[in-house]
Amino acid sequence: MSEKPYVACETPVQSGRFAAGEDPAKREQILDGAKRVFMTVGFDAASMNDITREAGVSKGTIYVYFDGKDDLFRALMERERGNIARSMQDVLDGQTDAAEGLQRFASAFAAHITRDETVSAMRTMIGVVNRMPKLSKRFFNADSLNVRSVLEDFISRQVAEDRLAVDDVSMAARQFIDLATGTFFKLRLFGDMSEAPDQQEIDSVVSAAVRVFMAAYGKKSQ
Amino acid sequence: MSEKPYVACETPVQSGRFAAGEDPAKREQILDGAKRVFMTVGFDAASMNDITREAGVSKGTIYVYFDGKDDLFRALMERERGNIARSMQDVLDGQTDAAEGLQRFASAFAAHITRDETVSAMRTMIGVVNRMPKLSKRFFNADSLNVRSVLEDFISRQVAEDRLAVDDVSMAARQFIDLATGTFFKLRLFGDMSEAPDQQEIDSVVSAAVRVFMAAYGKKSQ
DNA sequence: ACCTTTTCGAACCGATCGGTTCGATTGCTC
DNA sequence: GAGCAATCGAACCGATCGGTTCGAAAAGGT
Repeated sequence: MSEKPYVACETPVQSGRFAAGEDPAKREQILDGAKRVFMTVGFDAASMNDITREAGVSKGTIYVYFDGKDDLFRALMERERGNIARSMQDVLDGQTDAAEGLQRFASAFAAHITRDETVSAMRTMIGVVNRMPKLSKRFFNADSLNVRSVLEDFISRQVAEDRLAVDDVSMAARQFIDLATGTFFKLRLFGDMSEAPDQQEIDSVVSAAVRVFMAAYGKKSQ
Repeated sequence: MSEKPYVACETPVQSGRFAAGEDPAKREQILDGAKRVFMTVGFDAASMNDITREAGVSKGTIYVYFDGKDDLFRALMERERGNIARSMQDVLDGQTDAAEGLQRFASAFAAHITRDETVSAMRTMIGVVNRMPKLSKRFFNADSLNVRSVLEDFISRQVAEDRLAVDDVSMAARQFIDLATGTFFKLRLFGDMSEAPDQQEIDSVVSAAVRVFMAAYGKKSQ
């Protein structure tokens, strides 16, 4: 334990060049390469050599920026953690009609979760759920819970304005999301549907879901 | 291509002992061990040495019965391929009331797909969906499609007997399954719900699903 | 008891893994 | 152009992987 020698300025002058392992651009570059590898072959089958090649960066450099494969994966998943909730909020903003709002919401959300990128990320996370339970919970909750709370707010507003008759808002929100997106979710996850569904396919399922939801929770007197 | 020589009896006399690699009991024993390993750590992380130890069988013997890791995994998944559809048929047999039939159906199906064993199998299959697309499709369809067709039959019967008003039976069946089981499916798969839900939890979600479904498709004049 | 055949068990193979090391190279600042 | 630090790149490490081999042991039929 040696005393730290006195220095006039603790933080070294960032004179153009970055300190080792602190160049944000290079960090992003590594994560981009790691993303392509992890998402296509999964955590186990992804080799650090593949990531090295894909990122166009020396192997040693990766270990300057990250502590190892696990740390790199963690950092990647933290970066990729969803921010879909905000855009779902935008979709619902200003929507007054319940049915139309639900339709737009589910359509956008279904399109999101069936994208190749999202599906790959979900598959990869499911593959490590036993090894990194906390990480996968965070990843799952980041999208799932936030998006659902956005929908809950919308439903609550509709109830307050007397356009919907819902007693258990949380349950209703869960029901609608499952109703509108559950099928695509499962089909895509298990590879039974190899490509993302087109908008027409989504809209057909979603509008059927809206009909059911409105039949159950819509105000009769409207 | 040599001609097969004439032999009096094509099938050799099974005189007590089995030919190498043809003892069904040993084959099962190997598959049981392989199942425990594959399901807990996934395909990649499962080592043949682990399986050897877990199955209580020599490594060489495994390679007498199976061509390798891939073949062993394939054989396991074929063996484990669901036969849940038949028991779901039993659940619905003799059910006349639509709501009660749906309740029983969903309750049993939700209990099945949230069992630790089922969840592990699904996670494992999702992990290899890129490498063995045909296998994972077969696995997914074995349960999913058959169970849904059982429900479709029930709904059709209800429609024929004028107890339900459904135009698109296939869509309605999908909707109900997603509505009643989608939440548990996702929560369990991503590890956000670490244990299988108890029957009370299931029934609460399922009966809410039945209410919504009946509101949408139930005959008003009843 | 003897023979046949399966199974065992342990060593071994080449390949690849995550991770480390270190001198050469690059690109920046002064 | 000199000096310096980050990066490169290639070799290297021990461990583990799937898979193979082979003599010893075990089990059953005759």
